[in-house]
Amino acid sequence: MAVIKAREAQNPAGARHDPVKVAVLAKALAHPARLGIIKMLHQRQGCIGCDIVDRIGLAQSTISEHLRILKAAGIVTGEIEGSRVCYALEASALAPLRRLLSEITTPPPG
Amino acid sequence: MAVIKAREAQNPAGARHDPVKVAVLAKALAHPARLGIIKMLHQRQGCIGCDIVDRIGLAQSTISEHLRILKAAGIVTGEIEGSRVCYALEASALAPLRRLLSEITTPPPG
DNA sequence: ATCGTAAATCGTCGATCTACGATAATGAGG
DNA sequence: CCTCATTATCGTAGATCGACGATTTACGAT
Repeated sequence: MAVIKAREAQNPAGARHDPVKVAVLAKALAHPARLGIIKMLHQRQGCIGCDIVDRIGLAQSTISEHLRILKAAGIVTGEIEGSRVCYALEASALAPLRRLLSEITTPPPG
Repeated sequence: MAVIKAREAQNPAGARHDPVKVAVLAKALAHPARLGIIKMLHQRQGCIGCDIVDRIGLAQSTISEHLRILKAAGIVTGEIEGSRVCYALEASALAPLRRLLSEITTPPPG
């Protein structure tokens, strides 16, 4: 909580977005398979197991790697449930990217 | 089948979002230098010359390559003006990506 | 015609990405 | 215990990326 406030304090008016953070988010979205995973997690909100492997149609190790990338970007969370993992979408993590898009689609600062 | 038809009615293109197209857009944003270019084009709306090279601080050939990627994604346009090129932001090209973000940040359908 | 500037393209290098199969690691169930 | 199912990790191969310098192309100015 205090961390968030501190970060916002760092970003009062002129500090803008962290380009690296936004780039990481964008890169996480920059693959059709990962977009498919994200959509799947959005539709079937809550938990998903290895159904992703069946649905996407890539090798299990490949899906695992894509999930790792999504988790590293904070877009997806994985909660262990016995011998399986429940993945969920963390849409709020995309806020910086969404903020950038809003900014560049509104008229310049004037 | 009826479900699919209803879905297509919402989105004449067939697939709701073309994952490949969205991935291309995201990939174009997935680099700090390109984000810097985009922001620069947003601020100084209208035309920009080789100032980008000076501002971003990378080699001219590198900037040219980044601009090529942005143009290929449709995010930036380049209009020849004598011996220089006037680059401009084409923010509307980002619509598919913005649509995806809106979709996955609203509650799932149903 | 020559020079200088702006931009694109080429060739190359190392780094990263993507995908796969094989191999662990972990837990459920017999 | 052993076996199966589910994930993660390792190793590898090919593709793509990112950066640079050098070169080429195009235009304006001298």
